[in-house]
Amino acid sequence: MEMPAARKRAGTRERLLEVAEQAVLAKGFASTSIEELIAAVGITKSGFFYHFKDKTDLARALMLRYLEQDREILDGIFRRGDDLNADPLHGFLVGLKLFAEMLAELPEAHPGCLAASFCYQDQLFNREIRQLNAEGILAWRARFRERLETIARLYPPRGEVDLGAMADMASSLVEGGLILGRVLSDPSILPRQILLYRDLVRTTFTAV
Amino acid sequence: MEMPAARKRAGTRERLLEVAEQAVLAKGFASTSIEELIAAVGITKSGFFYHFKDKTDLARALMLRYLEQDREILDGIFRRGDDLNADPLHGFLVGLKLFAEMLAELPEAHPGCLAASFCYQDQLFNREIRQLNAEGILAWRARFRERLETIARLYPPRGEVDLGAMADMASSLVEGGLILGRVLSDPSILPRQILLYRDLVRTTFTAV
DNA sequence: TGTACATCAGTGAACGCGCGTTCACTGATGTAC
DNA sequence: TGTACATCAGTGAACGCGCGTTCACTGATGTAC
Repeated sequence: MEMPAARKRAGTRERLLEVAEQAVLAKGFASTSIEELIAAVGITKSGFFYHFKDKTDLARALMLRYLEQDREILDGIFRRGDDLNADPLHGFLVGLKLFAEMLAELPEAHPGCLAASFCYQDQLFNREIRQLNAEGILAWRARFRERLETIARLYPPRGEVDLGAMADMASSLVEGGLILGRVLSDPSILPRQILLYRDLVRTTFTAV
Repeated sequence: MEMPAARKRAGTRERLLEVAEQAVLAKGFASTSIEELIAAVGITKSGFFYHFKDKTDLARALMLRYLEQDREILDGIFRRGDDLNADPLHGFLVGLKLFAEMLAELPEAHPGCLAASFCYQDQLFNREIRQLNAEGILAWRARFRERLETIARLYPPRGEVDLGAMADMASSLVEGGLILGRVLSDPSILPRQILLYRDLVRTTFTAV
């Protein structure tokens, strides 16, 4: 089962990032030592510094990777929701359902979010990294808000609704649900939070 | 403005905990050095080890202090809500309003939650501390759930409602709202999340 | 097709610094008789 | 009221270990001619 040298080499940087992300979510960035990463991946310390100029560079790469993956996965899910249903409200509701189902089937026992981990250690990072994190959150606010506004034009809600807060609520519930799920070791919490959000969206925009 | 020696001594342990909590919320537990705590408080390193047997002991004390303070503050708020209104639904709604108002007026620029910080570094801590954290979350689930069930008996909701998830949602939104507020440096996010939760509770239990 | 050079993906050894922890000791206050 | 002892809240010096970083070097692969 020896991997050919070329194949082995190819993904070293990516494997470092993967191992690092898991470690950071479990122990935090400061306690994630370069030593343990290279041990897991099977290179020497100098090999690490070939791929990353210093530890801050690793943090930046982790953040970028996280933003990209996150965006890709969620975009895929909500686009599928739209494809399955032309109506913006029902497309979004389908997307939320798919999202909850995906979360319920995650293989990881205690999934986490790098944005949350970094935000509770943000003094360790420079402005660039904190800025990337903020942009990631703002991007989701904008995407959800746009959906909600489109929906609100078709289904004007009774009374005033704070669509900005409602857009943020999706992110809030993901972050909060992840924390509760971790602390209580209960992976069912997050999907149920999403389904409750889905109910909120449905009843907000449809008369009963 | 010299403090008398007796007065100065009295609160050393408490001052260590206060400084430590702020540092932990900003940088994480591992990066919070004993050295910086004693510098802030004005004792020597050995003085620290008089108050705490080791760094783990500090973590335990922080967790206990956090649980106690949290419970005291929130219990006070929701009890005031009940006192202002005999009806359980409207008492809870008043309590949520008061809670949102308190959060909006917090002096701290970027408040955080120790439970969240610890959960994203939980491999640093032993079973006892993780257990304390879980018990804290479970206590809030139980308290909110009890309220919601009392309300549901008086105001039976249309359709099925996952009261467990709805109880957790309060904690989720606090945790999530804190994270968004920190990452975006916007202290208005969390109170608005709570007010949206309040709307959800109101419309869930009252016919429109 | 063979040779020269460049790039890629690392190795190996050494470094200094900060951190948590230990240990023997101490001055001020409290308590027993 | 005075003395003996105990406890409280620390001091000061030393320790070893792990960590991030640097530096000179290297073998395998790719490219130019």
